[in-house]
Amino acid sequence: MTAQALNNWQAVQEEVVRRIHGGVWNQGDLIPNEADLAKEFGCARATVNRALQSLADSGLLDRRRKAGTRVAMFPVRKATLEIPLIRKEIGDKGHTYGYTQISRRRVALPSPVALKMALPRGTKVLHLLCVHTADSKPYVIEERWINPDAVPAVDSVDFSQISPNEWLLKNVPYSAGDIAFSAMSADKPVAALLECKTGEGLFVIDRSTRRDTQAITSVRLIFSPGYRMSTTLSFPA
Amino acid sequence: MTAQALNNWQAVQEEVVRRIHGGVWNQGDLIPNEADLAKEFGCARATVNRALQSLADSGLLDRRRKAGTRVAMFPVRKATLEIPLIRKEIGDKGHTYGYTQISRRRVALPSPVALKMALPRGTKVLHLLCVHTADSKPYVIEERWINPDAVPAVDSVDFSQISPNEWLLKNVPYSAGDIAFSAMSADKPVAALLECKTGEGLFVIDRSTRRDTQAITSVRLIFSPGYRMSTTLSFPA
DNA sequence: TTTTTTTATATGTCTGCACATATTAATGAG
DNA sequence: CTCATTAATATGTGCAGACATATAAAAAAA
Repeated sequence: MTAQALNNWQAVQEEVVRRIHGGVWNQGDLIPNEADLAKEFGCARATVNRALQSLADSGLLDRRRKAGTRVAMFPVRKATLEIPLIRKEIGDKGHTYGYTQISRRRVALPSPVALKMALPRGTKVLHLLCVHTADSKPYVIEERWINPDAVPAVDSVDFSQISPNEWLLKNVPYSAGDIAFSAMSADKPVAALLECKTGEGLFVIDRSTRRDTQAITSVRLIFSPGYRMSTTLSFPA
Repeated sequence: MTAQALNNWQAVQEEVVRRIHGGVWNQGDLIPNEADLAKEFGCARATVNRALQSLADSGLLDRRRKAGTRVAMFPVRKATLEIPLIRKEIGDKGHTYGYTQISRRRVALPSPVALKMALPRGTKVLHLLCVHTADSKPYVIEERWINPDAVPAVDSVDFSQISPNEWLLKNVPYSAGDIAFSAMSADKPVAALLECKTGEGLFVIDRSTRRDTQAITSVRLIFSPGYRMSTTLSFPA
């Protein structure tokens, strides 16, 4: 039987992956150009383009104009993490969400945070410390710094009613930033807030966001022991 | 002056983002359909489609056939992490890479790992314990389980010369899987391997990979204190 | 009323063509 | 032989038009 035309981009993608799996094209190999593949598969070049572009996005192929498309030497695995609203994350797990503001102060920005926010050390910022709970048990500590120059409205917000996490997402929703994942050991004050033993290993997320180049906020989330953040490493079929 | 035609998809994307930023379209709002936007922007519908599809991918828009396109209620932030080869990660940081195999045994799969690999508890697998070093200092512990049914060749590989991390990536390169990030507290044996204090908070990555539905391998990476995994949270312009 | 069927509509994607752009390879000047 | 210039080429992206597909809403049947 003759080959059936691969006339949709997912089928083309699958065939390309099959050839790589099967060793027809090996790591580092140059594969035929789009026009030739289109002719072979019996579809338009745009269809091949879509398939290959998507494979390049997922790290399986390297493409460069004129140089052509080759199978990546080290296929970089990419994991996409969805960073949810804390209240939503807890609700989705079937727990009852709760929230407490621990403290709210105006402070001079300490050096390490100043660095992350790219603001002069000592800039006056709003500092908030809060705890989010799931079924009344501490879930995560939110330690937040907000640049009031970027968000003047914060001064009139009552963060004992709504968490900075949620208020900022609603009111300063579209921003870019950095995020880092790490671990720390629970010291006394943290252990007290999370109601765990000192010395427990805790999962930490540090995030800084900005609008254009203006720093908006920086936050450290310290999760209760046992927290896991998981996702899938999916490769195109 | 009249509006200049937005005749490339990035410009269209920027304009859409601008309108959301600017409050022209609010969270939850239905935006005009592709045909109308194309007419307004002076470009083809395909161009609008490309722009909107990409914004939907990044979580800013929700799209459904017939229902149309609306601004996401809670813009889900997505962070894409690139999971590099350990040797490459250490090299890229300017350190000298080193590697030691601590132990290699055939064992019956313990329950928690069996669960992650979706194999019967007690299945005979290859268990490896190794340490990767940067400038001779422990960088990460690799504790690995390999299903020999999926990768028969492992029996003849000398993992004192090449790490399972690297050998598997080269020899079983394209697979899907799960990945999870968490934290643990260094117990005695771990602290000894990483040359750190017991009780230190350590960053942990658990990963299981499979080909189709067949479990290939599961690994736990336990990083030295201070390790951070970072990336950017980027929103389209 | 409630359930099923039909219809209208917005997105999804393919085709064939054209031109833009990056970058390698060939060519020519010094 | 070396460096600058030019040509060739693979990918990147645009356009108009067509049909596919999911699905919300309207119409018809129970």
